Amino acid sequence: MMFLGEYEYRLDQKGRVAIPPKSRGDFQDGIVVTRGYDNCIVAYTAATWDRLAEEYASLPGTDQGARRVNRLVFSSAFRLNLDRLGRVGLPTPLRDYAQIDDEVVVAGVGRHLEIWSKELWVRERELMEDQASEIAQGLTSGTLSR
Amino acid sequence: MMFLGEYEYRLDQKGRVAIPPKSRGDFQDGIVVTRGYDNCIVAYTAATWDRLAEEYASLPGTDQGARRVNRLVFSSAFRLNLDRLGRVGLPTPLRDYAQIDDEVVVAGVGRHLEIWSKELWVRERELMEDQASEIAQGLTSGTLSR
DNA sequence: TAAAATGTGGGGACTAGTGGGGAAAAGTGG
DNA sequence: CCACTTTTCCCCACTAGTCCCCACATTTTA
Repeated sequence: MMFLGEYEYRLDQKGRVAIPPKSRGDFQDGIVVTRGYDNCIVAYTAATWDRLAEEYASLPGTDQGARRVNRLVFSSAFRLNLDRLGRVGLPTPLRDYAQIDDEVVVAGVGRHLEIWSKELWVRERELMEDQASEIAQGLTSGTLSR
Repeated sequence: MMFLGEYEYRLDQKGRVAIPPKSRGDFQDGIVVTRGYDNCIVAYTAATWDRLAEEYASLPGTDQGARRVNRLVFSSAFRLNLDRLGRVGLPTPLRDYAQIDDEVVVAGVGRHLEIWSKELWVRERELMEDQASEIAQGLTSGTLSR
C-alpha cells in the first residue's frame, strides 16, 4: 500500500470529499482523518493508525508535555467510513483547520493521504519546489544520495 | 475501545452534558468522572476506573504523600450512569473545578474522555500546538518515528 | 462508439441535541 | 420523629442535523 498522485475534487454541500478510486480499497476497514502539519488533513488506513496510536498511548501520562501531545493527537482524529460511493464526510473541526470550503486536493504521500484546500496546496507546492531544488543540490553533491 | 475526536455540546439547565454517541456503549456499565489535570474533567469507563483504583489503593497507607493522593483521587471521583439519552449530570464540585457553565467540549484522548469548558479548551489547544511542534523535532530525530 | 465507472447533487429516514415535566429521594427545620 | 422544601433523577416531546440511499451527467476505458 503506497499512496501516490494528486487529485482534484470538490467539497459537496454536505461537506463530503471523494477519495481517489485506486485508494478506496485500502480504507475498507475504516479511515482515520486527523490534523496534519501545515494546515492539511491527514488520512490513515485503520491499520496504520492503530500502529501510530499504540506509540502515542505509551507516552507517560504524568508529564504535562506528553499529556498535551496526547490530547492533540487523539482529539484531532476521527475514525470514519467511506460511503458506498467512496466519499468521506470531513468533521467540522478539521475542515476549519484546513480552511477547506470548496476546491480540494487529495495527495498521496506514501503511507498516508493528505487533503488540502486548493489555495493552500498551490502555495505549498511553490514552497515544495523551492525546497526541492535545494535538496537537489544536496543530491548531486552526494550529501543525501543513495 | 479508543476514544477519539472533539465534540461540542451545551450544558443544559440541569447541568447535564451529552456523551458522543459512538462512545456511549463503552459506558453501559457506568461512567466515572473525576478531576483531571489542567482544569478538565476526566471520564473513565467502569472497567478502566476499576483498574486505576486498584493501583491507587495498593499504595502504602503509611506514606503521607500516598494518603493525600488517595484522598484527592477518590474524593474527586463520582460513579454515575448515563441516562437513556446518553447524558451525564456533572457533579457541582467538578463543574466548578473545570469552570463549566455553558459551552462544553468533549474530547477523546485514547483511554479516556476529557470534558472541558470551551474557553479553556481553546486556550489549551494553542498550548498543545506549541508542544506538538517541539515533539515534531523529536519525531524527525527518530524517537517516535516509523 | 458503446459501455462502464466516476463526480456531483439531492431526497428521505433516522439519529441525535436540547428543553421541560413529574415523581422519587434527600436535606432541613420544626 | 414528622412535615415541608428542595434537589435529583427518569421519562417524554420537539427540532435540527446527520447519514444512507439513489439518480443524473460527465468522464474515462475498452
